[in-house]
Amino acid sequence: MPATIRDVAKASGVHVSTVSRAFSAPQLVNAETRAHVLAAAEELGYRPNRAARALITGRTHNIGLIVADIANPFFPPLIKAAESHARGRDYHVFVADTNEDAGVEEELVLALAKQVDGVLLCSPRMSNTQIEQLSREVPLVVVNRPVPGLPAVVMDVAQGARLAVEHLVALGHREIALLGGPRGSWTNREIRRAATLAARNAGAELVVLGPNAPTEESGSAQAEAVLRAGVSAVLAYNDLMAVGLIDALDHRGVKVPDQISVVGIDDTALSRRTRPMLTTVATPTAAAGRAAVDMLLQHGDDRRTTALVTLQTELVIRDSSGPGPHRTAGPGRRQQPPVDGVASESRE
Amino acid sequence: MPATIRDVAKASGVHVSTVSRAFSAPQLVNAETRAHVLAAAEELGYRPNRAARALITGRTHNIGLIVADIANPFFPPLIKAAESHARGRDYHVFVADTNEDAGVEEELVLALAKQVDGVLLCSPRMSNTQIEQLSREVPLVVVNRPVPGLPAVVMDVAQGARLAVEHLVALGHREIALLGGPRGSWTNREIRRAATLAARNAGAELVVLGPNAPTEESGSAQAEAVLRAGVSAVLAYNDLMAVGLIDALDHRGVKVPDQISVVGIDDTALSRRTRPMLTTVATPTAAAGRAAVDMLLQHGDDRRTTALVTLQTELVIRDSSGPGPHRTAGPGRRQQPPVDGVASESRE
DNA sequence: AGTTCTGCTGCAAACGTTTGTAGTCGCATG
DNA sequence: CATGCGACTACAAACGTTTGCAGCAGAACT
Repeated sequence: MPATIRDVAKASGVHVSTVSRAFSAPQLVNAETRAHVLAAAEELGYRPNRAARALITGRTHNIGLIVADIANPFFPPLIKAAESHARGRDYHVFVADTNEDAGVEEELVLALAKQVDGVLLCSPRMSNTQIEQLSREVPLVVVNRPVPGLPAVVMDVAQGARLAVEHLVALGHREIALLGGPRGSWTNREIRRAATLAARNAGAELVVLGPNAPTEESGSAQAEAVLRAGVSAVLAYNDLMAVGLIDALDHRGVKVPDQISVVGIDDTALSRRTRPMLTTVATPTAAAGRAAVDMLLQHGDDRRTTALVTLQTELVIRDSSGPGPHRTAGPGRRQQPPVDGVASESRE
Repeated sequence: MPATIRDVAKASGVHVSTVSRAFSAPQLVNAETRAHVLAAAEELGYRPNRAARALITGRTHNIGLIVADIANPFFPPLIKAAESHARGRDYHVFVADTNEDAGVEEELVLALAKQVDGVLLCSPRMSNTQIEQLSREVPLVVVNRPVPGLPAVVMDVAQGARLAVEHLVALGHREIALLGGPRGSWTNREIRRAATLAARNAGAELVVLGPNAPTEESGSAQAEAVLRAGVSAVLAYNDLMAVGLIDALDHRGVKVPDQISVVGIDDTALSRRTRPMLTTVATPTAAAGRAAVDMLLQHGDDRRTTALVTLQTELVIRDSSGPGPHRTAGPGRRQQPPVDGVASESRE
């Protein structure tokens, strides 16, 4: 029923190959002929069949995008940016959701492999070995984790964690808890490493609580542990957990930030909606989505490149972090941290 | 490079057609032969090329999902449910985002048309006529709006609006504002109609403010108008606007719900995170996603069916709605409704 | 014994494109 | 006048499947 290239050829009195070239190689066909063809195509409402084209060219003009959980507010901006960016380059995007399950992750990559020109693997929970294996099936770009030999885009979350810890120390906190994220998360390891280091350098103590699922619930569930740990400040793996923690503290009558300061990571839409508004590390999720698409389209088939894009993060100071018990002197609560560079502009 | 059906045929010593049937019509091939074939396929890591299959069968096993704004918390649960449901039926989902723009909507449907077996059009802003036209290009299921002659799944948001208004009236509110949603939204018209009717029946006055973009910002922007209107309660087009409004009221020192009650619609994840927690109308978004997929897969090619699935909504009473100036007697603010059935709760 | 049936498998055409190769034509070149 | 070239177009093979049809055993009827 739908018009094919043959219908167009018939209608414009030329051969199908000419029609094809009229679309994909305009310089090879007489301008006049081309005009005829295009008119006929328009007339018939012809749209090339991408499946047929894919069959012969080997490129589907589709890309896969695999995330851990669409409902996690971290991902929608990334998905949105990637989709829109890809569409601008005439690519369509398959979105799939793994429910934070490494097994589903693998299955999805395999299922999508023959259907797409490449896959954007966001925050994978698989092992590097598994990922490398999969990259033999289909070009992969990994987001939020560097994998040796594969193109990846990561956020400098270590920098963010450092800034967060320094911010808390500057406010007078000496005992800080880190609400760890999920096992298998590179980001989690980075945060932990950087936060530990930053704390040590600043003469503060860092207690690690976790690993935990990156959800609001598990943030709430850790409230007891936080209180038991006797800390005056908490850095959470992400905003979701920070929000859950604040809620649970609130229920127990613990005031944030008066009694405990809480800092999140990601600067999701959520962070502006909590009371108090959340101090958090902003990660450039939309930029990451676009960068990942670019890398995929650019590298095309030469997998096993070692390209790594690192995006900067910054600390956004709001109301959930305040003076700690060891406050000596210095800036007021909402004031900018002393720091160099990135930290000093908290955009809002 | 990747194994084709021909490789499998060669490896297992049968004809390609037998291999094909071993996968798609098991009853037509000898069990033993089939086992051989499957073993060989497994060995070679063979996965059928969906593009080639689509070419001949005419079914791509893909479906398109078009939403107004992925970042709007209303949509992720719907997308997630649809994707997972579709995958269970061996379908993959293209997700695209229109940025609330009717023009982009049309373009997207057309772009996806040849690539999918059908499109789920969520909360379209186009005219019915346009939608009907597009349905000639590709099977369509409309979500959140009934379109004559097309399969659709809608939420009984009128019911929800009625319950919300009745709830407010029962609490003693007589002047209620409705924060209208976007122009072109069927849901918006429904809410308005039902709320107006419910208010009239209950002897209350309803002021309509709008239309507005369905965003937090425009909710905040209407705070002044709400105060000027002198109402004691507000029903918002969605949670996002309700949240924005609450924020803005808070900034002005207006207490919710003590001075003004606010009720949202959608029961997004947001609503449990606001202070006070939002009273809202729960819409079954995940169920809608699944239902839409089912309808699409079921109707297959017979477009122009008139099937309409209506999903029930219910009122979730939390803390943002409280007693109004005309309180006489009745249930306490946080009291549970008399349960059994969604509708009965605010009958009094 | 011949016939029909059943269960399985092979053959080959099709699906809608792209693309290498070969042809045609007119025209300038030598 | 032959030759070659440039600009264009037609031909046909290929991509990896599915599927109607035919073929061929052997079993089960008549």
